Amino acid sequence: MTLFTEKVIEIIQSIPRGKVMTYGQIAGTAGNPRAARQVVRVLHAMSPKYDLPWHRVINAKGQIAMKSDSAYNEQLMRLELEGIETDINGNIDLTRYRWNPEIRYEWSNWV
DNA sequence: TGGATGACCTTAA
DNA sequence: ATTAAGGCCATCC
Repeated sequence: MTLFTEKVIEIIQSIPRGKVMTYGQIAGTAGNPRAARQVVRVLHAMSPKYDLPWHRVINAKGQIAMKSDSAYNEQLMRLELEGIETDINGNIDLTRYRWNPEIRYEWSNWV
């Protein structure tokens, strides 16, 4: 377990209900803006172990990035249960649902 | 065009 | 065999 992973896990767990974060945002908050892929990795491989709200993590386009349709629909459903509005294509209004964590390690690329 | 983004794949312990 | 860390470039806007 490395520091990045711990940070990523911590950040993901800090996402409140009804809010979402993007991969790049999490990676940047964790201190490595280039490690977006690793966020993906952590999500995919460690979510069940660390009880991470993986469904609150989406890509920067405001969409669910799931590969499989079944998991996609599941995530979509969970997001709706949390009160996050999604359109027919699964687009989420990041402007309203993006979560800004208090803990910013380094980040200078968000609006 | 250029820049940001990424739900993987591979290697190490 | 399983679990965790790390990466660099193709893709989309």
